Amino acid sequence: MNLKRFFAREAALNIYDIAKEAGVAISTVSRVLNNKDRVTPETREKIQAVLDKYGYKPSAIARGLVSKTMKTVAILSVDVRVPHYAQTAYTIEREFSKRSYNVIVCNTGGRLEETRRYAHNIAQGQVDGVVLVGSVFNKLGKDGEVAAALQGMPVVIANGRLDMPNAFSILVDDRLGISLAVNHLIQRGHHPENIVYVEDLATESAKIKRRGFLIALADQGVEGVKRRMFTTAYGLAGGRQAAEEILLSKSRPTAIVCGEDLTAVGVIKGLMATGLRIPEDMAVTGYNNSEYSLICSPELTSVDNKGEMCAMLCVQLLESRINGNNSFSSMTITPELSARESS
Amino acid sequence: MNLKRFFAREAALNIYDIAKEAGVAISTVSRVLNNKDRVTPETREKIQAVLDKYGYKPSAIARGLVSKTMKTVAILSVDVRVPHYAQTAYTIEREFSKRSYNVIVCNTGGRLEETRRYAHNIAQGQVDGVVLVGSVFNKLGKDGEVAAALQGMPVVIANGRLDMPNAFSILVDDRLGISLAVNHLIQRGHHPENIVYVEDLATESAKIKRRGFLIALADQGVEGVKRRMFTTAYGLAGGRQAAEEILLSKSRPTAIVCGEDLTAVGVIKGLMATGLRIPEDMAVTGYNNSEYSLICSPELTSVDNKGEMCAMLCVQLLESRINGNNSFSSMTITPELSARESS
DNA sequence: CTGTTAGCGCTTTCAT
DNA sequence: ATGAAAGCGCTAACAG
Repeated sequence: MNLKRFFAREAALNIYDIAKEAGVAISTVSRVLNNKDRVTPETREKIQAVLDKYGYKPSAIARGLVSKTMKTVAILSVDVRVPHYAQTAYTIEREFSKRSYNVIVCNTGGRLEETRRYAHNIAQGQVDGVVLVGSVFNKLGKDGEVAAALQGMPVVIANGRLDMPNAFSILVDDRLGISLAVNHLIQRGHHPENIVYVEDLATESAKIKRRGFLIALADQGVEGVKRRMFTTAYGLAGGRQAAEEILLSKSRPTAIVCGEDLTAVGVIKGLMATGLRIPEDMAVTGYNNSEYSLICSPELTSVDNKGEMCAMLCVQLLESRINGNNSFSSMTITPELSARESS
Repeated sequence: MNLKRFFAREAALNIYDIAKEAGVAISTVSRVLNNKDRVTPETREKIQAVLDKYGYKPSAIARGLVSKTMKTVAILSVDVRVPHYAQTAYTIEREFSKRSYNVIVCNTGGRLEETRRYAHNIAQGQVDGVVLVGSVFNKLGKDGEVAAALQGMPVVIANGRLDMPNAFSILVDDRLGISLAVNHLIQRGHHPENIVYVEDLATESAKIKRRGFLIALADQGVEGVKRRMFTTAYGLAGGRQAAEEILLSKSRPTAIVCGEDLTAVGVIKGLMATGLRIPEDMAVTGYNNSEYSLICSPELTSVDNKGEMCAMLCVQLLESRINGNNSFSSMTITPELSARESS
């Protein structure tokens, strides 16, 4: 055994090596390492000297085997290249880091297979909890395999619901969010009949926004609204295409409400390419209040769904559940409107 | 001991539980778990049945203690909210995920204290390797504490150099990148004397870009170039301010080369706010070829520093080093120019 | 082919 | 206050 170590090339030294060199038992070393129990100042110093001499770092894995936790959480996200998710992942990471947790990030692409793979991986017990970022996980989380893997550890889902005893939600009232945009446009003088909606994603949240649009208009006594719904692909190209379609439709609207900022920017670009002026000839609103809304020209009016606050609450909620504190539970965030040049 | 388990509330079951229920030894269970050695089809099935029955997942921590690896790598990044870093983190995560590694993400903010904290944390051995994303780590990696913590495990630095035997680089030729922008402008008819540079960040890479600008102009026989260098803060506001300063300077230039896309967008916005037309009255170029360059109006000409390729190479390099394969080593990427409306 | 046993590096009783 | 020893859950020799 000692021979084994002797011949091993530069094997990281362990608590036994430290104990031997300091002439004490490993339990004593462990004590000074963790500041537990009482240790004579002299012995402590003697051990600390050896610790410093070698820059010894206890193995987190061995500790984990005893404590049954690696102080790690995972973020199951769709794609951190999307600014809204990047922002969320950033906040979650920073907050958990402050609480001395490591954060594993997973980009599932919203695909079931990938979600399963990540979930299985996570289930092996290196992870103390998971936060699901994105309403896609509403559906993905209901998959049997995914649910089974996630079972037993605290799960928090940002903007979604999961029917598991260990899952909690931070919800955003997207229905209200869209109505904020609609009412803002009406206030700006747009007739409810002249407002259309552009839907891109197919997530649960997107459905809620769509419904929110219908309800907001219905509240204004507008009917046959479905004719005023356009569906396109997420992104600049999708937005451009939606703009084309809208301009070709029978009764040209005066305002366009979009479900996502990036698509809204595409709509604006498509509109401007035909010589239209924003907002004089056509008003456009986005959703998420992302950096995009400040970068495009004219700057985009957008619904602020408070991504950072959502992330902070997810962290608080998950952390309290990890620590067996059940006082903090699911809650809902109320969006606000950030009016800018495009409306 | 069994009593302990008996009284424990829903303790996750372990390999012993499976072995007992299947009526075999733990080593046999381990064998079917890892598809190692030969196991009689019958015993295998018998064990598999129990495995399935409980949805048993072996503890990654216990495995890690034996194998001395948690199959995890860390990304030390500045801030994943910055699209260029988000893109890099995304690619690294996806590629390592394919190779069945978990990826821990750290947002150091470019601060020394945070970098040290993350480095120490990582040094505990849960991590098989690290990739440093951003040229800030050129300086941060030279810090004694950071270097000591990272010592012993393979490190790859994207766009930087580190003087450690275990560190390897994927470099981007930023000097060339900037000269691409300068030469493009000259080709577009701008006199070298009328081109200025806007520097924002204070990283190693920023210095190289600055120098690249000086060299590119010197190649054209231009002197006293330092008068044509402007320094501002990174971001939209910084860009706007730089635009103001430039317009107030004695000899108004006809083209502005920026060290970062986002700042370039701010410059464009500042310019347009005074009624200037881009590119007719002033040409602007950015750097990174990020999504920003497509979102702003007019679309931004930008130097493509091939972030995705860089990330892919980082992964290949790090993975090969982790596996003790030393055939693959440091290398340099050549940027290209993506000409768009702003120039 | 399968079982027994010795670690992996640490924390935590339990003695002393 | 310190030491001895028993695990944590798993893999890998080594027997049989």
